[in-house]
Order: sequence, then C-alpha cells, then structure tokens
Amino acid sequence: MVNMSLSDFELEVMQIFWQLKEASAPEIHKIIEKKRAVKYSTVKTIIDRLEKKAAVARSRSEGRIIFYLPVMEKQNVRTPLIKEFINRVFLGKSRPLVAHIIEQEQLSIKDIEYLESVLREKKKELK
Amino acid sequence: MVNMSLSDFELEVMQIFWQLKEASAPEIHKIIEKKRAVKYSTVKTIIDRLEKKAAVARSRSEGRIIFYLPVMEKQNVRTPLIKEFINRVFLGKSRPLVAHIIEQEQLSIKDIEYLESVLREKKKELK
DNA sequence: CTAGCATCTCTACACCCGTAGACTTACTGT
DNA sequence: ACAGTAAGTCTACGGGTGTAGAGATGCTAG
Repeated sequence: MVNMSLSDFELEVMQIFWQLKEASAPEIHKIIEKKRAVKYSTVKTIIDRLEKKAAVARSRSEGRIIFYLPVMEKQNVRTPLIKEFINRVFLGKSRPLVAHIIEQEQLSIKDIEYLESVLREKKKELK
Repeated sequence: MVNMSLSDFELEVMQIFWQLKEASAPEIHKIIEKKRAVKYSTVKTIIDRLEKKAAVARSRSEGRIIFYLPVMEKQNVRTPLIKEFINRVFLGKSRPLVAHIIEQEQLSIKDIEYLESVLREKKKELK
C-alpha cells in the first residue's frame, strides 16, 4: 500500500487536515460547503477512502462523531507531486517553471527578497 | 469548447508536438514506445481526442499518413495548469512552491544565477 | 423515555481516461 | 496486378473519481 496517490478531492481534504490537525467529517463538510455545494455523504466517502489509504486515521470519538488525524505528511505528499508536475508539464526542467512563476504569479517584495535569500543559500551550498 | 483541459497522456503527446511542430501518429507512437510499451491504436486514440479538442489539427498527408500540427499553444496550456497546481497543492501560495523547488530540485549554478536575474527584474518592476 | 435528527455505513452510478482489439483501407514492393 | 502490411477508424471496457442516496443507528432535547 505504499506510494498511494491522492485524487484532487482527497488532496483537498488532506489540506484541511494538515491545517486543523484533528477533524471530523461534519467539520470538514462544513468547511468545504462554504466554497461549493457538496453533500455530507460525498465528503464522508472521501474521508473513508483516505482512511483506507492510511492517509488519515481515527483518533477518538465524541458521541457518534469520529475524529481523524492526518497520517501522511504534507511534505511526503507534496514532494512527489511537484516532481511529477515538473516532469509532466515542463519535461523535467524546473528552471522554466520557477521562472514562469516569478514572472506570472503575484509575489510581494517580501516574497522576492525571501526567495533571493533561498537562492543565495543554495548557491553557497553548491560551491 | 474553450478551456478544454488535457489529460496526462494528452499532455504528453502535446509536448512532443510542441517539440516537433509537425508529426504523424506513427512518429509519435515510435517516440513514446521508446519509453514504455504502448500500442499504436492507443496513441492514435489520444491524437484523435486531441484533434476533437482542437489541440492539434491535420496539416497534410503523405500517402495514408496524416500529419498534424499543434494548435493549442504551450503557454496557454501551461499557465492554467500551474495556477491549478499551486491552488491544489499549495493553497494558492506560490512562494512555498518556489522555495521548495529551489531547495529540493537539481539546479545548476547557471540556473540559480539566471533565476536571481529574473527576481531582480521582477523587483525592479514592482518598485 | 421517546422522537427526531445527525452521523455513519454501504452501495451505486456516470464520466473520464488509459488501453487496445477488430476491422477497413490504401500504399508499396515484387 | 496483387499480396502483405502499415495506417486509419470505430468500438469497447475496466478502474479511478466525484457524486450522492438509502438505510441503520445512536445521541439529545424535551
């Protein structure tokens, strides 16, 4: 069961778990419902699938309500996704992706200065 | 039919079209086959779907062989994909994605210096 | 204690996508 | 001219995914 990938919706739910640490299906449902119409059972199905994939695990109950904790870690999910994305969209070359983001996406002066420092660090490391 | 998104495989084929400009199904098949086993008819199906989506168009024939040209442009496909990816995986925040790539992906000194210059340009623009 | 509601569980379904076989058709070399 | 083959067309199918209903079940307020 290693290397299980997450669907879009599953990832969306994991993002919420990573933020809240612990959450129940009703909570997750209420949060997602603010953005778009979705039935409780739909959300619960996704959480069930996450549980089957061992991405989350039951931690405790309050009455009938089951609480879950994220098991898969953000970094462990994101890293392969980034690699895949770069392969898929940029033929494995990260430089043009980074350049594109810097040029096209909204970055504040603070963001830029931060990224400059990250680059400086990296350069030091390479030399 | 605007805003048609491409599947993984469709995107893979488009990448080849963007490189070759003009290509036939047999050519594309031969290229992909070098990487993994896939039947001709599979590749042809993908090209047919790309044609239906107006991502490629027939340009000419040589005997029975149909040649196609890419119609969708690389930038027009990539830009929304990047946006989606940042939303999906980084909750819309591009800075941590860029930082991650700089730290984790392989970049040469030349890449880094190039990206530094891109950042410098961007900073100028913002001030 | 009971009615009603919230939550859980289980099942289902349609769509997309990767995959490819079967069949047709038109070149090409002898 | 014809056989063989390469290319094209058409159809199909299973798995993953988003979606949700139906039914069971256990809290909770009155």
